[in-house]
Amino acid sequence: MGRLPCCDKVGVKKGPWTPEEDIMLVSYVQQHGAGNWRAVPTKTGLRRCSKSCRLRWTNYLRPGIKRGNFTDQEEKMIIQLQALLGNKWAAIASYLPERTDNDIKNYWNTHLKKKLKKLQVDDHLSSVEKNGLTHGDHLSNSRGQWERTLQADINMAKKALHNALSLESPHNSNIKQEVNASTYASSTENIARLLQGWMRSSTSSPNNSKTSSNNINALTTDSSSCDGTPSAESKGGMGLMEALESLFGLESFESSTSDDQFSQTASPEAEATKVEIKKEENEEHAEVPLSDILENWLLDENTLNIQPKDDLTNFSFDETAHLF
DNA sequence: AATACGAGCAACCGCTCTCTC
DNA sequence: AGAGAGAGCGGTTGCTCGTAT
Repeated sequence: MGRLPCCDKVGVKKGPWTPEEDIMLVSYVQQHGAGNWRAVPTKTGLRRCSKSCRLRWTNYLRPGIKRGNFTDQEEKMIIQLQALLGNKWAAIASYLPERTDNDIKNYWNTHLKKKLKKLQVDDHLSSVEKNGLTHGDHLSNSRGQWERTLQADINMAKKALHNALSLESPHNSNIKQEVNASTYASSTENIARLLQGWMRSSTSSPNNSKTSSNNINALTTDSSSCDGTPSAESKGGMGLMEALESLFGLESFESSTSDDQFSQTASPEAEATKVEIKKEENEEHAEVPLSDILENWLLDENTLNIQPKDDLTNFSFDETAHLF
């Protein structure tokens, strides 16, 4: 028996999301909360698959998402966690709450894979050069023996950790829950950022009129949108930012565009919810779970080891990667 | 200036897991 | 116990943009 598709394929829109769709989705989640995604397309009028809505929310619109370049520290954490957990992007993302699994996955595939490959090639070449020495042979032999012992220990530890982490999933979901329970206000910041990007792209590349520029123009200028529906401007006579402000009840959009402020924009209710969840979390985890220990270890190691000029070339991945 | 090519990233697809009845 | 629905996850695709030729 085959499964029913998650959405009716006929009439379902695909491709990039427009700001209007983002706004519709965010306002829906603001009112009803994240969840019951199947109901989202019908209740919002979005002609999108429920999965698409969930993905859009979790990857781009949800509060607390950090975009842009990855820091050295984040990079190292990803490398270490990938070595430890494999391609468990969601698990890795739970240790980097500001990053989405999709982001991490993309970053790994596009940047880190190449970097590590290059490093491994470099390391191989340098070891070939060294191997001519008898003393080197001796050293590498003893080192190899030591590494084999270490590898056995690490494999055992890794297995135990892996099991523990899979058992600890409620803790991971708590992290996500905490983010979800916080105010949705910063979703508007995400949208604002997206919109700013759209505006930039629509002004810088006039040819890019297939989707984004048309839609953003519909919202930001007096011209009517290409699909014939009246623009926000023509409807209500207010600009995009004003429309968003009025929609989300923000006093000032400009004042809340930094990345670390989403607690600042939190409503008292949302803050209360957050506190409540934290309280529950504390009660629930009176005994420190293994994943916390791992988390602390990762963070400690990173904060301790990272020097201002520290980068991947100093990171001893080659020393550890083969152990896993 | 036009074209080809590659990198980066957003989004989709299909499978698996979990929960409910 | 098992079927169905919803949600989550990882792999892959395809579009856009920048750069090289």
